[in-house]
Amino acid sequence: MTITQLTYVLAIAEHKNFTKAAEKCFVTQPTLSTQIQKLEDELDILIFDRSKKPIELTEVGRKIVNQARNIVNESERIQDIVDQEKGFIGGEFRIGIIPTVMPTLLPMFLKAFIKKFPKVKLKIEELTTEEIIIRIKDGHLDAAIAATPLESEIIKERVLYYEPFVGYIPEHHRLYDKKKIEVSDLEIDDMLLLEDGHCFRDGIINLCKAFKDQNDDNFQLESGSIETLIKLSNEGLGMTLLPYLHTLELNENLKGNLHHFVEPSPAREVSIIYHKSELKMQIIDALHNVISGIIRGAIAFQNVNIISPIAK
Amino acid sequence: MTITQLTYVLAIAEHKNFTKAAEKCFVTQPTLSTQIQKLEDELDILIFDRSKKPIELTEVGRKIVNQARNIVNESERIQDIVDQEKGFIGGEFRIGIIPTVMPTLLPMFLKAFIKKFPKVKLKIEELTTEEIIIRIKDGHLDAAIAATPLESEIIKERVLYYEPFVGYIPEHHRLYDKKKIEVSDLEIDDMLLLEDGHCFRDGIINLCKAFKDQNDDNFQLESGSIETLIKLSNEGLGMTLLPYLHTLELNENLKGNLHHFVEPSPAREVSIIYHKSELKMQIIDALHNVISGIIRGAIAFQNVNIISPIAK
DNA sequence: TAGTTTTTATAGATAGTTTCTATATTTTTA
DNA sequence: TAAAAATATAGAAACTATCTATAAAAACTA
Repeated sequence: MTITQLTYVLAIAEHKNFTKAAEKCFVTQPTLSTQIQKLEDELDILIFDRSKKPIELTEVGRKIVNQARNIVNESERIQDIVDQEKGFIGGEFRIGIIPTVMPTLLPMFLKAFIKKFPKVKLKIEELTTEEIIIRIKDGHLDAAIAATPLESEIIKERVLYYEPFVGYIPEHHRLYDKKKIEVSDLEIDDMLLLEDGHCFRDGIINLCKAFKDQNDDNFQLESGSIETLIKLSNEGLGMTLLPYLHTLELNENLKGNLHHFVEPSPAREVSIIYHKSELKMQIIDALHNVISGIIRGAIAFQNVNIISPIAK
Repeated sequence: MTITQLTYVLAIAEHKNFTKAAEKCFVTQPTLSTQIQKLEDELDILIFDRSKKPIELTEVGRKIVNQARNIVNESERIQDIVDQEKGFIGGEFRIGIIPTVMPTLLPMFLKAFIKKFPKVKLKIEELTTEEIIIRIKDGHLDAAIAATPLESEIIKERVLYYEPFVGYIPEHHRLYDKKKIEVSDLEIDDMLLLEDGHCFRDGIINLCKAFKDQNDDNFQLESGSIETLIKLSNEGLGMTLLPYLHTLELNENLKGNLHHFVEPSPAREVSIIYHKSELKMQIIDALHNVISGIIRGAIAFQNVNIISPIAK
């Protein structure tokens, strides 16, 4: 049994196809075929059920795959230990970012990061919190940026910044003339929200519910992007809440519609999150330092009131 | 990097000597030399400091050894998974037994077990409950026999038998003339106990406390073995409690000092305990069957009242 | 259902790796 | 300083992983 064989097992288990798995492993398909056979011979047990199409794992196969994932992950940590020792910051690093953070945060830190750490090959994906959690747990993501706290035992969090919510209130809205708004002013029924699956939506629902127990029936209107939300709001369809960093990019004429909360402003906690095994920790440290350094200049609120991103 | 190389690293780290490590690995010394060099080349870091005699680990080397131990252990579990699937009963099996169970239980089942399962190489160690828990958690023990319940999330328990406590009361003791004793008769201050760390001691303390809230100041006398306890008791230093199986081996003339409890007799629960991952479950099953089969003939109490083995 | 495509297995060649024996070099001990 | 012990190096032999080429099997497709 070799670590290489175990990575082959993992690749086949994932793709359920020898040919595709071979590609991912940068070897030919017969190599996989023979190596898997060798391993199955050595253990004297079938890992894959080749009678099923697409190929399936046998019952033992499933257990072996779980253990193999362990072993392969743990063995990758050896290189990690060495990298850490050498202070080497490089290699591929897969990071997920939630949709309401991606467009504002990414442009702020990406250039600075790749300049400071040119050897890191960042693979960035926009994903919902739910998808992020799955992918961190199964090792497909090295880290992610998401609203926290998530209360997961397997995932660790390191706060990057607190981002206040800002009211975006169109003309003729009942709150338009109020300079500073309060949480108690909010009515979930005249609030435009993102589609289901966005934690920013859940955060706002929590916020409204925290103040008064409103029914969570169907909401007026929902949208997939904050840009659309602003446009819908301009059409007079209701007010909305924006994350603070988004408000910095608004046209000057729209900025007039922004109404900050009286402090302590409700805010979301944005963190870099990662598997508790702390793989590639030196890159996570690097990201944390670059991002929180850049944000320190952009957000300067003293008093915030953190809203949970988890639907309740 | 291969698993083989990592096992070489572990062997050298353990023996601090290439030649001896080579023997343990059943290869020649040059094999180790070259393989270690290859690994060090690949990682581009020194694992061993060869300038020191005997050889020492470098700082990174220590970290790598820890991780290597992880990987090697985890990879050995693959074979365990396969064995479990096949119902194969064999291989090395490390079992811990608490001191107050070891001398009576082991002779009863060991011969029968090795006759029935000759391919299992049992490695038996006498350990306290505390040590057992540590070693089951870190994988150094496959199972153990201990007093339960332990209330650990990581450790599973399977009851083997309930073993009543029996009073051992020397002549001239205030209870000597009472045929059957009761829990309410017990006074912790005239009771001889085992040393700290023995759960049998904790069980008895719980028993006495359960009835009346006595102070847990220093006790009269303490001993490391039940044999000594009996001798101390014969000297008139107080009564003591014995686990039932111990009473079967007493000299005929000492058996007169035994006083059973009125039913339901206080008893301890003795279980086979193991990691929740249920590795080598087939051997655990085998042990459970052999032991509980043998005990069924030896203990035949109906009503017992189980005492917790955990110090409170 | 025959032909085509897709997928996995097998065979044989080749390059690469692990291990061995023999021996050199270095370090420690007497 | 000689002898012993420990580690490193060199070269050969055995073994292994991988490749290309191709066969076999299964799954589509017309």
